[in-house]
Amino acid sequence: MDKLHDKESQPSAPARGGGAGKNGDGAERHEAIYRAISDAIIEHQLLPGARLREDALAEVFSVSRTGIRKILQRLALEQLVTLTPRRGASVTRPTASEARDVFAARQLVECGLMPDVARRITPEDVRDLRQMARAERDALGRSEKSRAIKLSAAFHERLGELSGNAALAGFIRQLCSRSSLILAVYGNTGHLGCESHDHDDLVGYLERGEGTNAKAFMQRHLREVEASLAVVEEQAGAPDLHQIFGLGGH
Amino acid sequence: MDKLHDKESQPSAPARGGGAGKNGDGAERHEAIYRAISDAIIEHQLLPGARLREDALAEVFSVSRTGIRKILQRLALEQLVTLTPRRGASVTRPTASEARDVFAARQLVECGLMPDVARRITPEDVRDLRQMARAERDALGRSEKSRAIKLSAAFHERLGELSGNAALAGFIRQLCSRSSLILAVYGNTGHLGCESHDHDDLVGYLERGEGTNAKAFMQRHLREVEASLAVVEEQAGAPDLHQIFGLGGH
DNA sequence: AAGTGTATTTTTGTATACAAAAAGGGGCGA
DNA sequence: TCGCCCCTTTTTGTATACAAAAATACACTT
Repeated sequence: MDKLHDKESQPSAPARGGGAGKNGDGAERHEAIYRAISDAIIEHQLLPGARLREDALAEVFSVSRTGIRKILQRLALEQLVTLTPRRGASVTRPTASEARDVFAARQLVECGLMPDVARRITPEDVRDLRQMARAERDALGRSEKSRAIKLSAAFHERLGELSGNAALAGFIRQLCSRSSLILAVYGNTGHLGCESHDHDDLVGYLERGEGTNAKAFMQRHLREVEASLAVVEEQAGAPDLHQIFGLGGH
Repeated sequence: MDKLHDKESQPSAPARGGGAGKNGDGAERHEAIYRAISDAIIEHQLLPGARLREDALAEVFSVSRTGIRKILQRLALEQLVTLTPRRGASVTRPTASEARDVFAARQLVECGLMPDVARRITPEDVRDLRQMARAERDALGRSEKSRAIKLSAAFHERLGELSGNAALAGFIRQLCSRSSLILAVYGNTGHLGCESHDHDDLVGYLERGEGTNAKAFMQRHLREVEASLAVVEEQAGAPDLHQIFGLGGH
């Protein structure tokens, strides 16, 4: 999937004067903008419900609305943003049933993949995973919640890639992104995403090729993460009336 | 070409609220166009490799290229069409490894869902499924291959919906669409998609709430479908050199 | 006659302009 | 003073215009 590295060594640095005009040809630029917005959402810099006005984004990234719309549409298909017909784009606020579905899907897919991962994993993969788990633990130790959440998602996504199945890896990637959103809405401040040494322990099982154990562990792990959420049907916590009566009356 | 004839058939009643398009407002119109193209691909009216030029589609559907591009982008994200940077859109030609991945994913997800479906299914659902299975068998009997393929995909998609998990249902929908493409490339003319009475038998298991049996049956069913394919790494049939040396580096 | 380089034509990529709809604000009337 | 309606402003939806790149055709050279 990393075809974007083909032209990384672009010899001619476009010496475009104006500070606004950035370099990089269109496709890569769009990809970068997509990732910037996506990351901001996953890291909870943009919270669910936040409005994403096309003009504002176009100005921030110095492109026209056309490109922004394309990116917004892609994010909408990945369920990270919600596109309301004449109302524009906003960061998706997952419903309780969506949260249930996402975690049920992760239970099925991520657990089902553990045996494959245990069979295919290489020592380098183990090293990478260990490093990711450590970075995540460090972030948690420093109470960098956003960073920890992102790293946790990245860990699970990496596991998906290690399955060797691109279709499933893509699906897992999407599920992990949505999980970040779910955490933003239903997350308990006291109980962060994937806590403790779960990820380290999981790598241990995988390293020893114990697929069945890894699967069971992942099952428990995901169950714990979901149980730590305060998933209530109605958001009684901080219901801003604008959302309910202004926009939500659809 | 005469571009001025875009709206020749437009009754043009700008009386009030000026309907944006002909019938149905913009969003529904786009949805209809999306479905038309999507169906054409799934039914093998548009074969893998077929070019989808924006201008041509825009003229056919009497909309501007803007809307077509949006639809094409969505189809690309669903992997039904491939968007090559300065080359435009074409119906995706699945590779052998993609075919493997898609069927492995279906094995995991569709089979894993059978217990849930068996638990949740209602008599009306059973009736619907039976009817779909019958329509498919009829189409097969009349050698309407395209129609049978589409109905088979619809059957599996319906099963996904019956799981009650929207996230998984969407994923299955995508996998089934891609399976149609795979069938178009690697399908054996003699051995059509889901043959015999498999679907009927499956409904029987589900109706009786035998989730485990349904799961095992689905496993065998998907294995048979995949086994009926002639998945070879290289397409020996019509290897156009443009594909191999021009684009096909991957 | 074959191959290569160039010009034309087609086709995509991007920005901008224009129109419709919704949100917000202010004025008018009761 | 409060409530309702209209007008302005903001924001999205769509089409079109223009530019860049690729495909194609053609001519010229060897």
